[in-house]
Amino acid sequence: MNDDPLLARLAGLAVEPPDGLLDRIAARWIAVPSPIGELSVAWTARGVAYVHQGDGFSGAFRARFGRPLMPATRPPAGLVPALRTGRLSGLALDLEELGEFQRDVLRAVQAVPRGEVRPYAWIAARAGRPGAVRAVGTALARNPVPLLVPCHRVTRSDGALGEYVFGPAAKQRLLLAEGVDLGRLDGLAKERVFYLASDTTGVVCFPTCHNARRITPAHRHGFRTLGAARTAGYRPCRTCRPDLQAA
DNA sequence: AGGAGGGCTTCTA
DNA sequence: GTAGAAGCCCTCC
Repeated sequence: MNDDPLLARLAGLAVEPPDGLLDRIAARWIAVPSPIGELSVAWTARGVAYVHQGDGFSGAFRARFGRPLMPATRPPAGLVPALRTGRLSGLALDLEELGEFQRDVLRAVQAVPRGEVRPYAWIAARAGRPGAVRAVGTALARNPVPLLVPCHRVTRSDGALGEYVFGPAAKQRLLLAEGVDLGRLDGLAKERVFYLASDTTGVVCFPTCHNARRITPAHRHGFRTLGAARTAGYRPCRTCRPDLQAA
């Protein structure tokens, strides 16, 4: 037997690496509640890296990140509120694994406020690739951190909600939970109205822009295209920037 | 290495 | 209304 304390600690190190090292190599994970049910969330020292719904979490994580996963006893500070509200408020994300295009797209998506929606084409323009509309869809399909990067707020230009990583039903539930009036949006889309203008301010907005929601009915005018609104003398809202996606 | 094909779209006929 | 192709990025072969 050897009771030298130094040797005993060295032996311990051989079996179990110190916490700091392990945390740099491995990711932690935990199951947390969300508006669409329980989610599995993984994070590294840099921030939250992966949000997953349903079965196959650890397999999907390994396939994607190729690093070990260890259970945690509590979520990172602010994670649960961020999932509930769709606002990060300081919560860090680890998006290191992603390509530049995908990071640009996710950054553009962060600009869509809670309770509002924007078209895929708007995201493409904001990401600096106005023609990459289809590729934006692909990038969002691979969004590793849904809810935290609110890709559920990106909808089709024709008014349909479009697809979603966790399925269209989850997209709908999330938007309703944020207070988006989907019935009204649908009504507008049926009339081919995708922009709302106010003749008191002379400004034209996306229908879910908080500025558009305050237009009184008597002063509200709907337009199918931004060009039509401009011809009628309206200028694009500086908050929701409908001019970003189309000429 | 390089091309084909696919994906949360969108525009056109 | 809907089918088809354009279009861009990524993955895989």
